[in-house]
Amino acid sequence: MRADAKKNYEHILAVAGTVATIDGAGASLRDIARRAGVGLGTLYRHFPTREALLEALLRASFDALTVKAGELETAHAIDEALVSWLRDVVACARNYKGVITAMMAAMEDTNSALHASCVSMRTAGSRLLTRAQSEGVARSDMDGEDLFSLAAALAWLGDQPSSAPRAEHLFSLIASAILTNRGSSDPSRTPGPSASR
Amino acid sequence: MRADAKKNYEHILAVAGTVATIDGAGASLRDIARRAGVGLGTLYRHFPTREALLEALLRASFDALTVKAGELETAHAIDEALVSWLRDVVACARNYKGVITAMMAAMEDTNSALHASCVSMRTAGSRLLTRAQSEGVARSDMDGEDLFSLAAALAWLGDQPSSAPRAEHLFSLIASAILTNRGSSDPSRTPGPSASR
DNA sequence: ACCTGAACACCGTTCAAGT
DNA sequence: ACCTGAACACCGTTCAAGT
Repeated sequence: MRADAKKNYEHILAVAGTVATIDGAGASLRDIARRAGVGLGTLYRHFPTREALLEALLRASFDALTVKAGELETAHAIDEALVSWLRDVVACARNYKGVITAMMAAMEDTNSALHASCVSMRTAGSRLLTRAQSEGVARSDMDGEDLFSLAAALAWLGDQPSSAPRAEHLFSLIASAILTNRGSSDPSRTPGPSASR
Repeated sequence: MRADAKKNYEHILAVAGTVATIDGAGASLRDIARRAGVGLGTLYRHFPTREALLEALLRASFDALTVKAGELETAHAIDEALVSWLRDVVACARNYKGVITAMMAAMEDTNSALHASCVSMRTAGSRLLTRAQSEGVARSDMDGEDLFSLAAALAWLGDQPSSAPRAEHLFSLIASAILTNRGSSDPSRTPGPSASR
């Protein structure tokens, strides 16, 4: 890439981040080009689709989440690891309002620039879930797709004015649906159905 | 209202229902007017905002849900009543793709034509939840706003291609987060923490 | 009273023309 | 190689002019 082109690329990306932080993932591309001081064609040359632009904006966060999932796989308390990762996914998706909808659409669209990132995130989460299930701390009747869907739902709720203030509480509600250890603080974390007797 | 105006009103509403069923709640108003064979101004005269049009399309369903909540309040099995009502709310919101987002926005916007309908639906649900809580079958750390938010999240998941096929399962996951009776089939439905011993 | 459609200010996307 | 911006086909919304 030529030096001037690279400079344009970086500058458009920076401006796009600023604008999308305010206007969300559906921000006007014309507006971004205008504020970046480039022609519309230049923006399209570097980012042929809106998804490509979003992917560039979020790549670093996506990678961090995938890496973190890998690290957490060997965590001592796998239930806490799972919840912590879920929280980070939700927080990441909330960087740009409405981006979670694009991510969900990308899951089914192999041509989307967001497809690979989203699928690998989901896969990383699946492994965490599987480990939690094998230790009996996560409910067994769900899979990685369900986990990602629940994270997406929470991110969406965080985008809605009427539920955003309660986002934390809604997170804990859904987290408790995923985790098996219903009792408050149970020192003996043993798998299997609850009843002892 | 003059007879010809009323005829226009009804016809626009019918066409809008058809178009919104296909294109969702964000369907082009121009397209609706075109297909209805009226001028754009006529559509705006009868429905000054998109929300007004959606409200007219959904009013009957909204009313039915509020009425049903009232009936269910005296139901024998209040837990089943709550879940049944929740299912109907989700199904209603799924009539038009994306309408749940408009409904969530309307909750905070007293000027929205959807505001009253949505608030009264939420209030009706709150009463069902409160009864379920007083019988110890619903978790006590949530309120009507949480309930509506969870219903909205489920409706949204139903709109997303990647989660729509699993909508039923996701519903049961979240329903089980709301209900207290975790054990499979427990004939003695008594409140309080699970462990017997 | 009610209806029409042009007008305005926006979009996303493409592509011939420039450097 | 890369950039520009006009052109095209769409929006939502308003409002003067018609019946």
